[in-house]
Amino acid sequence: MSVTIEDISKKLNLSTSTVSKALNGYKDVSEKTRELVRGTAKELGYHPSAAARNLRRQRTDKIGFIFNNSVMYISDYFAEVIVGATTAAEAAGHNIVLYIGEAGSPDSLLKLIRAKEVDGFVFVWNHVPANIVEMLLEERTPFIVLGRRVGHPQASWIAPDNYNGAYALMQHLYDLGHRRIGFTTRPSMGRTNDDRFNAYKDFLIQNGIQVDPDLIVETRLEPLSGYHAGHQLLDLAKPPTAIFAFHDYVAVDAQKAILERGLSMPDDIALVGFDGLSVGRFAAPPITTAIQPLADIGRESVATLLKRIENNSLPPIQKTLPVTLEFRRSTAKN
Amino acid sequence: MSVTIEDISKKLNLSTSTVSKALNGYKDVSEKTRELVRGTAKELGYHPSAAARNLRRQRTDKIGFIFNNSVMYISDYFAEVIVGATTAAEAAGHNIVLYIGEAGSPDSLLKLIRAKEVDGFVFVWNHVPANIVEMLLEERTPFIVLGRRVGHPQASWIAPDNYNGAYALMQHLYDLGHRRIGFTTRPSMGRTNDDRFNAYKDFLIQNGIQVDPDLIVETRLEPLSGYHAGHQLLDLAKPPTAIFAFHDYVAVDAQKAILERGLSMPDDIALVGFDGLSVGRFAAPPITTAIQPLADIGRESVATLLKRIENNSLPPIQKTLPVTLEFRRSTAKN
DNA sequence: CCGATTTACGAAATCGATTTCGTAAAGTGT
DNA sequence: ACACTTTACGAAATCGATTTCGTAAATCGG
Repeated sequence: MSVTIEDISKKLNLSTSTVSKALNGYKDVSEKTRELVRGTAKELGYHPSAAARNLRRQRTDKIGFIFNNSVMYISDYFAEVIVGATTAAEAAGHNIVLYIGEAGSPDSLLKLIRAKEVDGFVFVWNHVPANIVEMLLEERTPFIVLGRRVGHPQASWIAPDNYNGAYALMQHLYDLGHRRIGFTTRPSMGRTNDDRFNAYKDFLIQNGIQVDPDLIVETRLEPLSGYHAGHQLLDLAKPPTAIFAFHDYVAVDAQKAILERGLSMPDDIALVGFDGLSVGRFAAPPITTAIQPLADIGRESVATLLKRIENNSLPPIQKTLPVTLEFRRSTAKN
Repeated sequence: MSVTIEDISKKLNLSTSTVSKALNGYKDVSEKTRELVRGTAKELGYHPSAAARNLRRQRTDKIGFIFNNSVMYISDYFAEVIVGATTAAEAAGHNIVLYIGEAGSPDSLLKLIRAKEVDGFVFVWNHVPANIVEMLLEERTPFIVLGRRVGHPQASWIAPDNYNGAYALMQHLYDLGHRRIGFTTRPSMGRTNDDRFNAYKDFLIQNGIQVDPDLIVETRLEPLSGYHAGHQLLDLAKPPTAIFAFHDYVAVDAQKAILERGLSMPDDIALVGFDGLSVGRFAAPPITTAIQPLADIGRESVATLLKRIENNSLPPIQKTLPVTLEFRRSTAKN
């Protein structure tokens, strides 16, 4: 029904080849006919069919974002990343296709790849298993992992500097005089947790403080997990004077436990989170954190992926983006 | 490079027609060959090319989500809606394509429509102008507006029940004894604000309370807007005993102003927000709100849109979803 | 003015699937 | 055994663009 390239060619007594070339700015079309074609194209309200060009060009000008369900739990994270990513993509004439549920298994992923619905993939997963990475490499699919480091040397990723961010937060607490610092960790999967946790341990050791297993409690990505962890730490015979929460949601939860016991921050106990999500900013008192440059990470992953789509034999890119500490009233007044 | 339908047909000495029919379960293929074809398809790792079927079928099995930039400001909102929507879409074999920046103008929207990159659109805009609605109807593009009522009788939309939600919140405040209630509004665009504001005014009038213009202050969708509004209300000669914030972000901001003055909630002043975003839940004290069923709204819009894609001459669907009041400590203890 | 190059265009193949239509072969009823 | 319906498959058109290759006409150089 809609107007095609043939309609234009018929109206002007030209071949479809010439019309196509005129529209795409090929040089073997005279200036006059180019203008003519473009004029009538506009006049007729012509817009190229995406499916047809996709089929012929073997490109879709779309990139796929594959999210983990558990990542979706952190809505701030998701939204900021997506805004950065979409901005970058649209600026380059690309659009973003979202995959959340189904795309987790190798099978369905393979289906996605082979269907060539998109030119490349951005993975926003807590952890990208080695077999998936192998498969992607074997299929020669352009892809990049966002927000996590990946072990495989051929995989590209862009991630925040979790280690140094966590180290700097520890330094901050240390400078404020804290020596007994609790840490809420996660069941060790992925490097995000490891990086932050290693920074915690390294800092302590490098400053002559012994790592006390009692001060390390495990949480999950569940609503009240940080709350229980907070109570667990405060129940200790020698409770910590500061708590380093694995991320801001956990911190906000832990804060509930702290306040519930009538303790005040930062006098009775200090608290830091990680990621820079809005919950921590709006908490009372606001919680010191290391802010991930989420929009930048989104933007950069898209930009990098686009380069790989242009040239698939580029060497892998593995990039760490610095985080920004924001000191708030959960650790120091004013 | 990848394996096509022709590879299968050659290997089995069948025509591509038969292969295609076998794969798509047509009845004019014998049971035996169907199994044979499907077997070798799996064996060869065949997956249909999206571009090719899109072109032929004139469908993409994708739906476009068009977001306003200002909607993106509310990340919780965005994330929850998208999760609900994507779940529903993927369950029906569809995927979601995101459009944020560029798609705002009629021109670029027309381009999107004509390109047929997607089978239909979900608009998540504060306000969908009449000329856009007219254009969409004229182009016979399946579409639905999410989260806002739309004036045009032919437009489909799914929105929360802002009016009754706001009315119920007013009732709640009234039952707690509040008679001077402040309201933070927005520059009147879109019906969301109007609905909540009208409920506010209607409730007051219906309960014999005069609407005091001093108690109504305007905010914008900007970081500290609610904070200023809060101070403005508290600066009044006769300040309100309760504040109804247009939405939770504004409420959290206003809470800053309240706490800054040493006032305590709910004793000195009560506060309610709207939408049920996580900031309000994590605030201290947590803020009473009307929770929008965001995931449901996302799900329902996709489900409705899919029906319209199936049958484009369905009558428009205009549906209001109830909101749920959640009473928290910003209005009453315990 | 003549051979060589450039310019401007068209014919046809192609991308990979779906779908219509036609037709042998097999099955059915009487 | 004969007309008739089913069954199972293939040929070919089609979706709408891009791109390669070929060629007539125009231009150029000396």
